[in-house]
Amino acid sequence: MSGAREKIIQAAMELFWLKGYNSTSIADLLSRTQLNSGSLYHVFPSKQDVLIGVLETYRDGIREMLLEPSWSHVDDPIEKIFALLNRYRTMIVETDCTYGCPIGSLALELHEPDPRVRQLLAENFQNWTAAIVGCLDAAGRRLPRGTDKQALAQFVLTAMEGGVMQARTHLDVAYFDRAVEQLRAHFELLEKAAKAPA
Amino acid sequence: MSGAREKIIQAAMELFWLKGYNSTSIADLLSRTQLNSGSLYHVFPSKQDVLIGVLETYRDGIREMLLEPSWSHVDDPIEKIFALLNRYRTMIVETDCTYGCPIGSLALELHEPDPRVRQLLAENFQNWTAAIVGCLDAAGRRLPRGTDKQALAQFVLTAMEGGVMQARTHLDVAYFDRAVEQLRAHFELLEKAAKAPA
DNA sequence: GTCTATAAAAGGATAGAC
DNA sequence: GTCTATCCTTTTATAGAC
Repeated sequence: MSGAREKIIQAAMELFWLKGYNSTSIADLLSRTQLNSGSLYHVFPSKQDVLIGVLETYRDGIREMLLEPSWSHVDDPIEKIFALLNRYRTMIVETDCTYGCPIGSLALELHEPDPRVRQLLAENFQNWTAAIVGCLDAAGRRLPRGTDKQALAQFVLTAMEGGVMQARTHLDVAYFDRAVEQLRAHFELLEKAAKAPA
Repeated sequence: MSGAREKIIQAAMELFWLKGYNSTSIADLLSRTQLNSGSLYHVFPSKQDVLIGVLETYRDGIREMLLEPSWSHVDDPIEKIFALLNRYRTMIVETDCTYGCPIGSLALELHEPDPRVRQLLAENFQNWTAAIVGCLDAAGRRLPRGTDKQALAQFVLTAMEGGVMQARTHLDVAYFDRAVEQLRAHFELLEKAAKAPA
């Protein structure tokens, strides 16, 4: 039984998020976990293998770590979308606007990723937008017929990532809020269009 | 006269964009410019000073490097917005979907930036959205009265950054195209709403 | 599986001659 | 302003005992 693996993944999730992948050293991971290099390299042959483990953990834990906490008190499918965005808002505020989406930041930091790494980043985005597509499906006729739900779900992710990026850069959550506000307006125009077809 | 400065800035703009800031070494810059370390450190006391020079160059060159090339054959103010986005599309395609916005990538890569660096990133975004606000102003009554043009311009940047991030991650420009398509739909709904007020 | 010690390389930066 | 040589630290990773 190797609690070492879990310790390292936990520490790496936090440090990659706080400092980025390149700026997190193996020594940082050892220091935080109180492990020795022998233990780490016994479980993860290279630093990149730690990254892969982290991305797999995010991918497999999206429901438990992200969706369920966001939706515990929300039933309306469209409000679920905005509840998810609100969870990001909370994280932005709690980090004094230094928050970055762990996946999005890695997606831009890693410039020549190993194919497995790139694939895992894509799977993370895919799972995120799939959850939104589920909400859009549940919204049924509140959206116009023929709405491209996949594209709209990707647009929700786009708004989140763009909003996070700007809030972080300007150190002002209002930039995130305005992105959500614009997305909200987009949804309201869609719901209006669904009621009164041309 | 120190052509060294320009050489280094040029090389750094390209390498920071291709590899990121942390993954670009001083040795990389020296190798590409065929300069010696003495010359570089004479002009830039530290690597971060190179970064600052790069960000100032982007900031001061947005018109010449980005806007004018995008708008040379476009007059309609709203089409200017989509012409700018189309320029990003071209860069995505030309780089086989590995393109990342130089500013956005740095904004997420640098986790504890020096205040001057963070400020320069913000000024770059600010200049970008200011250009969009100019288009929105020129569009006049095609947009509903009371439209928050600053917020809408930030949303255009949001769509670009989010679209770029996803196209890069999935290695598929269609993700960018769908983000632009959704933004286009948003603008069309706005123009429609401007014609037929409630 | 975990320990300590250390290799081997790359990184940012400096010194002092020219 | 530019040259060469080099210092010092950090970094990833390995070796071999336990």
